[in-house]
Amino acid sequence: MAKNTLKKLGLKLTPQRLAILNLLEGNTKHPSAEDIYNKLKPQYPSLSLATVYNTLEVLVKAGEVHEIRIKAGKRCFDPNPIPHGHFLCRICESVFDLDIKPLEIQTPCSIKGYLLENYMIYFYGICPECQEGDNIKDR
Amino acid sequence: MAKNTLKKLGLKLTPQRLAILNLLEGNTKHPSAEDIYNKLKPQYPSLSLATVYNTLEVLVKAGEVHEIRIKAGKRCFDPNPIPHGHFLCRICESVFDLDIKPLEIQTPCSIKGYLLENYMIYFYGICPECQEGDNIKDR
DNA sequence: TTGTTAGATTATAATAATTACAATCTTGTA
DNA sequence: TACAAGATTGTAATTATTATAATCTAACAA
Repeated sequence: MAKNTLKKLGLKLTPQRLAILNLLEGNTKHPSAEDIYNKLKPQYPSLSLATVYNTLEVLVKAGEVHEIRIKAGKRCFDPNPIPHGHFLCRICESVFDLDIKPLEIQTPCSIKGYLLENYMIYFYGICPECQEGDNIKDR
Repeated sequence: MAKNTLKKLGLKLTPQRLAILNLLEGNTKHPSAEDIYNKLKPQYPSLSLATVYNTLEVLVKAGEVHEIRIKAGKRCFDPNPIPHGHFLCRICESVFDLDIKPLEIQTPCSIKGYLLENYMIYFYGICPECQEGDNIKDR
């Protein structure tokens, strides 16, 4: 629940933050900052893109939301706390969750000496829907 | 050899492209487009940043060079054709190669239905050097 | 309730990375 | 050597993001 998340982090409870958190909660679409801004702007006309960025920054720093760098020039955000991989379809440009378990990648031999704090696995290709009917032309 | 790479790809053999390819060959520093530009500019004063970007684009599309998206707003490039992982040190901001074998991640159960063309594994933390002497203050 | 204040929001400017463009130049080939 | 396709260049435009400073508001105490 968005309210509890903000309280837990010692942040002020503002309508903008609640709206952003509510939009993210359970969201598997991996929106960008601008996606979030555009979705919320109609309901919160005073909302600023800066606020979206600010809010995302604190949420990411607190580990409540993960930053996904699967696309070239644009970050997107994922509220799912369970470790998992991501798949970018090169046709529809959507990002999908893949439930890669951490154990499948645990402690690779060559990581000795490095203090591992986090990791990300990104997959690239074509999603099931875009494989139908040779949508590849849509590239 | 840079010359052969260009011929293989049907690209014209220009001094700029040769210089870029030679700089990349065996390079494990993961330079950005600007790094490459700055390195070559003294020797090739006419070199344009646009040419660096253009050349990198064709090399990446041809699969000769890999694009690494481990840092937030900046891409970097890796000529190593052998599949491997990357580690970003949050102190010194360097990117290191880690020889994660493909088999360690091969065909995860949940990838069924997705046409997998490529994948990337990014690790985050502190590199061996930066762990010495509590450099963590330098964050 | 009201007043206070730290912190949040806002609009806008600034920055950084990358891409687009059009003019000029060069490589590869006839 | 001449030509044409393709490459390079400088610059402008674009895109994503961060910085700034003025204004506003949530939280708390009186």
